[in-house]
Amino acid sequence: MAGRIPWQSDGEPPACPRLLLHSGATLLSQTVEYALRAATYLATSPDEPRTVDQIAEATLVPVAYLAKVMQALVRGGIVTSRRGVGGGFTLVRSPRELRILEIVQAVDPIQRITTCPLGLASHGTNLCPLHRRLDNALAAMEDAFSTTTLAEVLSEPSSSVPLCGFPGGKPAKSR
Amino acid sequence: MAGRIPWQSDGEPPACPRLLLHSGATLLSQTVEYALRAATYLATSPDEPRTVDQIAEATLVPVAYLAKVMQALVRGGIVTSRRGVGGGFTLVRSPRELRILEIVQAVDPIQRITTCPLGLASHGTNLCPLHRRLDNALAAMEDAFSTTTLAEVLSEPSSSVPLCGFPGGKPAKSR
DNA sequence: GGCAAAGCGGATGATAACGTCCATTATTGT
DNA sequence: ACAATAATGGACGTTATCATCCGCTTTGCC
Repeated sequence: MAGRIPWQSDGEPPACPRLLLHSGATLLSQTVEYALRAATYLATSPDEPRTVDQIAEATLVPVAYLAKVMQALVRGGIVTSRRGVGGGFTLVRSPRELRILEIVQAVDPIQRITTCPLGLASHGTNLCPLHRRLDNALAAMEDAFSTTTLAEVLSEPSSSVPLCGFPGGKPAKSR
Repeated sequence: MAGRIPWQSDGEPPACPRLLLHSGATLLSQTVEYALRAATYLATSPDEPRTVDQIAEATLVPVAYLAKVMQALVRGGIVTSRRGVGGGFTLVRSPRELRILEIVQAVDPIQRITTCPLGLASHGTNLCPLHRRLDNALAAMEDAFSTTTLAEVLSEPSSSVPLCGFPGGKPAKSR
């Protein structure tokens, strides 16, 4: 009964095997997308572990690659893994305490610009105005991610966002 | 006398031929970095055109690749180009009217998430909570870039940021 | 017209990101 | 002990990004 994620109805699996998030820009890496989907899915069943196959099926992420991403999450201390029958991945902390920034940092860390990227030692701790602006933008991104927990993502607190349900009422019919 | 950019002293050229902005994360693409440096440099001499070689030398960007980036800026309507002797690139609009977001969009557009990346038609115009958060972060980034003009980058209005000068006094000695 | 300066465009190569495959190891159940 | 399950790690293949090179065209100057 667990395993209901916001972007998925528990009816039939939708028919989009492969997908492409950003056609032109690279702002959010594919890997981050995958990690966030996986974590969101795991948050729906914090108690029992989920296998890579289960996660992949639910999140529409290529299985083999997801395995790599999950290992990154393990190394990052986001999830624990258990092998063998009944094994799988489980979130280490409760979704309420897990900020999505932590997931991002585990798989593809946002590197703030602390030093001049041109390598000029003379700049010391001071950034050029340009790179200060860029770093500000990174900070805004960090902030947007650090102020949101997985639990908040799961059940949208503000009721104005209809949780990706079906406004009309009908789930996506496959014909 | 134009050609002074915030991160460079007009003394000797610093000895960092190649550089690497982000070792782990891909948030800002290299191409965007290059484009912003070039635009910042061009803003120091809005009147007369600058050649690729001049820009490359000043911004420490690989010449051959910079040529490609400049072409993207031309196509994006950010700069104009003139061939032949005395030719080069010039900003189309004044630095005061040029938001750095426009430069970003010209070379590597930030694509907002307007539709469910999983391709579920059922979601319609509503985003899942997760992707709504991600899009919010993108919006924050966009906003950070759209509220800054090139002119503001060039001469930092707030005097607290010392414009990448040398605090101690000495430029980077090469030994 | 001829020559040099400079951008333009296509072809090619290097490196990292993305993705797959398979053997190995750990765990559970019989 | 044996077999089935599931994560782990390494090798490999594919694709996009970053980067270089070279021939072509346009422009200005003599």
